[in-house]
Amino acid sequence: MLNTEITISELAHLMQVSVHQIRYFEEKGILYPAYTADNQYRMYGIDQIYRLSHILLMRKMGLSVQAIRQWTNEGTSDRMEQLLRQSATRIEAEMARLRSLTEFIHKVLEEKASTETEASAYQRVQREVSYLSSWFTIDKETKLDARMLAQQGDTIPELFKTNIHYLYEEGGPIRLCTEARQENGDIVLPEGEYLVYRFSAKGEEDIEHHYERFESYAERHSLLLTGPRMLVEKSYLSLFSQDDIHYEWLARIDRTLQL
DNA sequence: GTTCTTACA
DNA sequence: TGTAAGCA
Repeated sequence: MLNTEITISELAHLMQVSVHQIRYFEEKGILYPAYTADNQYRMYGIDQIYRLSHILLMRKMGLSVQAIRQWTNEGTSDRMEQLLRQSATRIEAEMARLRSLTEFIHKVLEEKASTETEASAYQRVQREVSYLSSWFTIDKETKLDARMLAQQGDTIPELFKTNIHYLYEEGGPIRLCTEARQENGDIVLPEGEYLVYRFSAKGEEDIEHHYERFESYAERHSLLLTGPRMLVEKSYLSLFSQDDIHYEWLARIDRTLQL
């Protein structure tokens, strides 16, 4: 019987891969046809089918085409074991990355949901101790612009997932901070009860206006605020609207005045 | 009609 | 990795 071998498209169909990919494997030196016919067609036999199965399995398990070629040239079973372990480690790291990414998405969604269920924009909340990392300070009269951020030297790759805090310290300039873990934070927000006022605004005037409401709310409810007043830019709530920016005014409640 | 090579996004 | 052109 003539023609026990099959053409590239038959092999591709059989193995559920593209013709292109089979030629690619050849170019990379890991799969060659049984022979080339007179018309220059690549012809593949049973050995190539098994070989391609192995290649596809190794690719699925995360081995690069280059690693497959190198192992084919000079590979031991120990080496293959090592390659597979490395691959599993890489994949587990990727799973962890994806896990934390979905957790972050859920955190954003929860934050959105919680703002929508809150009856009042004002909340008294008990907070654990938390830490901020100073970024730089800015004069009260100066407006924040792109150049100032660029000139700070440090990059903030995770600017989008951290809430920027503007600390208004008594008499001093405004201090911009990012949320930090204890070890790299230089500002401690002590545990205690805080007054939180959520609002959204488009411009500076709005923010000041809301600050006045924040202070007058505290006064009306006989709350004595202490420590810096903090403006928190809720960066991921702002994801949900085109041109509003979501903020919180935040300050620690020292004590409640007796009437 | 199918495959081959080469080039390109 | 897919797509396309020009050939055999």
